[in-house]
Amino acid sequence: MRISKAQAQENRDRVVAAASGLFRTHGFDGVAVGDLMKAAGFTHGGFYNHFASKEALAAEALAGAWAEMAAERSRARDLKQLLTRYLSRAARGAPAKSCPAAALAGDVGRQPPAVKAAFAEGLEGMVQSVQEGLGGACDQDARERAINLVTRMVGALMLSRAVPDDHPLAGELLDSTLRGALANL
Amino acid sequence: MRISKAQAQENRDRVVAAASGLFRTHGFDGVAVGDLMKAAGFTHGGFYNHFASKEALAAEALAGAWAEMAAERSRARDLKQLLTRYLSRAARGAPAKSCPAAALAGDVGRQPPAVKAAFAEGLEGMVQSVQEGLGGACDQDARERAINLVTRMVGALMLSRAVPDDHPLAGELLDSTLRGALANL
DNA sequence: TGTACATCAGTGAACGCGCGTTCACTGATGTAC
DNA sequence: TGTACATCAGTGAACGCGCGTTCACTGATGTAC
Repeated sequence: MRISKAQAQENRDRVVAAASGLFRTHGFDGVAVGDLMKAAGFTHGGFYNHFASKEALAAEALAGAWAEMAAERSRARDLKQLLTRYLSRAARGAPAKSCPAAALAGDVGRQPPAVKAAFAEGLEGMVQSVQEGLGGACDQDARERAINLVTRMVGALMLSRAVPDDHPLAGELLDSTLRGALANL
Repeated sequence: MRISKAQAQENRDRVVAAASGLFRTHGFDGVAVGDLMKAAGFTHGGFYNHFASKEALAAEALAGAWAEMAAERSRARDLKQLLTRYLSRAARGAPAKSCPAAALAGDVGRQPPAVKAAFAEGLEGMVQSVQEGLGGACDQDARERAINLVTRMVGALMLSRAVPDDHPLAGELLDSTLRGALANL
C-alpha cells in the first residue's frame, strides 16, 4: 500500500520525533527499533525504508532534539529564565522534552563518530546561545563563562536524575546550582 | 573443583573490580556477564554463585568505583591538584579508572533504585570531601559551593567525552572549566 | 485525458545472534564423627 | 588424628527471549505513452 511522497516524508518525521523523545528517556540502547516504529504508529518492518540503520536514526534524532532545544532557548526571555527552567523539577522529570546533553551525554560518549559529531554540533550551539545571553560579548572570556555555565547546567540536571527521587541531593543539586549560576551572571 | 573460602572471596573481589572498570568504560548495558567473568579470569557460569543478578553486581561495582575515587581524593594534596587531575586529558581517556559520576550518571538515571542509592551515597561522599577541600567550613554556603564545584567537574568531563576526540570542545570544556573552577576557589 | 505498468512505503514473518540466567556435573574443601 | 561424606565454586552446555536486520508480499501512487 504505497502512500504519497508527502505522506511518506511526514511519516518519516514522526519516527524521528518519537525517537528524539524515547532516546532521551530510555537511552539509545533502551529503545528497540520496534518500539520506535510503534510509537510513531507503524510496524517495525518499514524502518529500513527510511533509515540505513538504528545508528543513523540516532544521529538524526539527536540533531532533532538539539533543534527543539534551540527553539526553546530562543523563546526564553533571558538567561535567568532559561536557567530557572533548565534546573527545574519539571525538567528533571521530563527528559523526553528536555536537554539532549543531560539525557544522553553518557550514552553518546560510547557511540560511533557520526553520533558524537551531531552531539558536538548541538552542544556548540548551546554554548553560543548561552554566550549571547550573557550580554553579547564575543571575547574569549565570555566564551569561557558560557562553557562554565553549560557544564554546570548539564552536570546538575544529569546528577539530579541519577539520584533517587526522594534523596536530598535530587533537589539540592538543582537548587544550589541554580543559585550559584544566577549569582555569577 | 571447590576452592578455599579465602580463594572464593578473592575471586569474587576480582569480578567486582573488573566490573567496576568495564562498566565505567562501556556502560552497564555495554558489558555482558560473560565479559565480566572472562575479564576476571573465569567462565560465565559461576557468576550466580556470587551475585543474585547482574543488577546486584552493578550496585556493588558502583560502590567499589566510588571507594576507589574516595581513596584517590584523599591522596590529593589539595583541591587544586584534585581539579587539575579530574579535568585532565588523561582522565578523559581513562574512564575505567576515573570518576563513576562522569562515566555512569546517565546510565544510573535509568537503573533501579538499588543502583541509584549506591550512586547517591558515593556522590554525597564526593560533595563532602570537596567541601572539606574548600577550607573546612561546614555552613550551608560551603556546601553549596561544593555542590557547584561537583556539578561543573562532572558535567565538563562527561561532555568532553561525548564530543569527538578531535573536536575543539573536547579540550575547551576541560580547560575552561578548570580555569573557571580554580578562579572560584 | 486515459490506460498500463513500474515504483516503493508499509506489513508481518523470519533470520541469526548475543544476552541474562539455569542446570547437571566435577572434584577439592570443609566438617562430622 | 584419620576417615567418610556433604558442600559448593567453577565449568560449559543449554534455555528462552528480544534484539537489529532482511525479505517476500501488498496495493496505492507516480509515470510513461
